[in-house]
Amino acid sequence: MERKSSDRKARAPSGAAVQKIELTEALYRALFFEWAEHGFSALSLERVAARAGAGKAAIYRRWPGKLQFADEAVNALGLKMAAFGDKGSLEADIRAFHRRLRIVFRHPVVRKILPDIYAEAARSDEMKAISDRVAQTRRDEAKKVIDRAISRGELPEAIDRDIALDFLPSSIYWRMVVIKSSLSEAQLRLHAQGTTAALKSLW
Amino acid sequence: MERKSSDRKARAPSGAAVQKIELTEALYRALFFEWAEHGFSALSLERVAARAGAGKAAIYRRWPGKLQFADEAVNALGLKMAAFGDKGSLEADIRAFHRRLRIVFRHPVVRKILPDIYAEAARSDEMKAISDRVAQTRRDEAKKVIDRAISRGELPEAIDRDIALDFLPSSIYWRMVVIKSSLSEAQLRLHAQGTTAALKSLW
DNA sequence: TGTGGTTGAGACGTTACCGTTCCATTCATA
DNA sequence: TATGAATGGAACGGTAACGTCTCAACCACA
Repeated sequence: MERKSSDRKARAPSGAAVQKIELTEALYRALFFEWAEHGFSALSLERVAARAGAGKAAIYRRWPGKLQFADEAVNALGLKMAAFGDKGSLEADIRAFHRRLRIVFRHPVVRKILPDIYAEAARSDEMKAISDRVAQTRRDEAKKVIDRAISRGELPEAIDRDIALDFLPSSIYWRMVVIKSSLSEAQLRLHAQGTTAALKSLW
Repeated sequence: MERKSSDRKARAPSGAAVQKIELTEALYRALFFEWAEHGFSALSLERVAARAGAGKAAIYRRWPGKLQFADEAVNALGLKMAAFGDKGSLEADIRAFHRRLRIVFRHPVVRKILPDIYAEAARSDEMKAISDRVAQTRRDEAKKVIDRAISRGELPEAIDRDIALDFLPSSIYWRMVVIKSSLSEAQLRLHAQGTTAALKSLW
C-alpha cells in the first residue's frame, strides 16, 4: 500500500523528494518489535520512531494514526496464509492446512501480536476490521478444505459449516498461540488426525 | 486473600481502623471494568481509583503494584471452573466440561479479559503465573475427564495426553473467545460430539 | 468520652507520550 | 548546475499517569 505517497506524488509532478522506502520498512519493523513488547494499547509511536532512528513526523506524515499505521504494517507483514491445492483426502488437506498455520504461528512476533490483535478487537471496531482481514485468507482456505471434502463424499452436504470451521484451526491456535507450546511433526499429524475425526463425526 | 491486612492487624493489636472490605471489592470491580475497556498494559490505576470513587492511596496501601492487584483480583473473581463428577461416558463428560467452559466464557468481562491475559502472559512472567493459575482448575478437570475415559476403556492407555488436552477446550475457546460467537445448546452438543471423536481417534 | 493509630482522598513533582510546528537537508526536475 | 518542493529530525506545549506524601476523618479500645 503506497496509498498516500502516490497521492502526494500525483499532486507534485514537478521536482520532489520521495519517502524513503527503507525508512518505511524500518518503521514497520520497529512497530512490530514495540508491539510485541508492550502490546497495542500501550504502544507508543514515540518509541517506535526512536527505535527506527527517526523522528515522529516520519510516522505522522505517512499515516494519520496508530491504527492505520498498524493496519498497513499488518498488511505489509503478509500474515496471509499461503494457499494450497487439493491434497487428495480430507486428512491430507487438514494436515496441509495445519502445516500452513504452523508456519505463521511459529514467527515469534506473530505469536505475541496475534493474541493482542484479538484482545484489542474486542474493544475497537477498527482493530476488529484488521483482525477480520488477517483471518480472511485462513477462513477461505478452510472453506475450500470443507468444500472439497463434501464433493469427495467424505463429509455430508448438510454438515454444520460453522462448527466445522471452528474445529479446523482451533486446536493448533490453542496449542501454539494460547499455551505457547511447540508442535512437532508427529504432533502435527495427530492434530490433523483428531481434527479429521471431529469433522467426520459432525452430522 | 487478606494477606496484608492481616499482617497489619497483627502489628497493631491496639485500637485501629480496618480496611473496608466494601471498598476493596469496589476496587476489584473498577479494575475489571477498566481492564476490559483499556487492556492490561494501558490500565491506569488512577482511573481505577477514580472509578471506584477512591483515592490512589487506597490502592497502593493494599497492593504494591498493578500486577499484584490484578493477581488478587483475578483470584477473587473466582474464574475457576466448577468441578463435576463422572457423567458416565466420555462424550457426556466432555459435554459437561464444555458447558462449564461456556458458563465462564459467557461473562462479558471474562471474554474481554481472557485474551488480554494470554497476550500479556507472552510478555511478562508475572502475568504468565496468573494465567497458569487461572488455567489450573480447567486443566485439572480436563485431566480427570481423560483419566476416567481411559479407565472406562474409551481411550487407550497410551494416548498422547498433551494432544488430548489440546483438543478438550480449544474449539470452545476459539469460538467463544477468539471469534466471539455465541454457542447454542445444539452447537455445544456438536462440539462435544466432535471433540469426543477427535480424542477417540488419537492413538 | 478521650486517645492514638490507621485510614481515605487529594495534592505534588516527575516522567512519558501525544500531535504539531519548525527548519535545515535532500533530491527530482528544468 | 540551480531550483523548489517535500522531506527527516528535533523542539514545543499540553495532557495523563506515575508513585509519594500530607492531612483531616474515623474507629477501636481504655
